[in-house]
Amino acid sequence: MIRLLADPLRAQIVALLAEGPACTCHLVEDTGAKQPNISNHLRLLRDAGLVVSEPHGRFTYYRLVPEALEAAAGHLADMARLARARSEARRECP
Amino acid sequence: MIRLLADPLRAQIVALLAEGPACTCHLVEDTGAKQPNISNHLRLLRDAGLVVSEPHGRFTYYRLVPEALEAAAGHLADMARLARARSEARRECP
DNA sequence: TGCTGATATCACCGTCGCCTGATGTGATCA
DNA sequence: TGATCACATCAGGCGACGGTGATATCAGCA
Repeated sequence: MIRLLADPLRAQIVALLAEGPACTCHLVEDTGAKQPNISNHLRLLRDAGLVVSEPHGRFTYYRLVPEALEAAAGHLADMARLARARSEARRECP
Repeated sequence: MIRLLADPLRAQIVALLAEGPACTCHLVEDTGAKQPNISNHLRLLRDAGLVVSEPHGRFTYYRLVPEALEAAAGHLADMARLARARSEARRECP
């Protein structure tokens, strides 16, 4: 799921959605990317559960799912903690 | 920097290093990947400051930098917090 | 100092993912 | 109900990145 944040455009979309729910047209305007491109990225983000879509008439609003980001953050924090704890557990070469 | 964790092999290397410092031969053995491949990934991780290398004679030990992971985790957590706070700040379509 | 082993670097190739133009779908409005 | 708008989907081209074999570098050791 962190994999999805690798793409710069997708990361920008997530950052924009963090400021509040927005619809596709907002994201197209803010990023300068073409609409099909944004739609494709939103589809991937939705499939991964990072965002949810809320149809409002002709518009489709997208909302970030904080729990997904928190889960990823927790995973990284866990690894950091583990690395600190095992900092001196160097494996020996044969 | 999160971008680096997108690659599965690189993510595996980071996870292995979280269990304690290890040298290239350990990572080659544990991942099953070829040695030049591992070396390339380690180079990228080192350039990004995610790991540091500690030459020990013929061997080169790699150690995870917890601060780097914590910074990434903090970034994600910040966005999650922001998303919660702005959850109802929906932008209006023109 | 010549040899061996561990690691780094290089060049090349294949492939995967991103971007784009065209088109389809559904909802709103005249 | 036909037109228009917002959005989704599709198919194709293209570039970037990962994997691999060959080779270079360097440390330890006989």
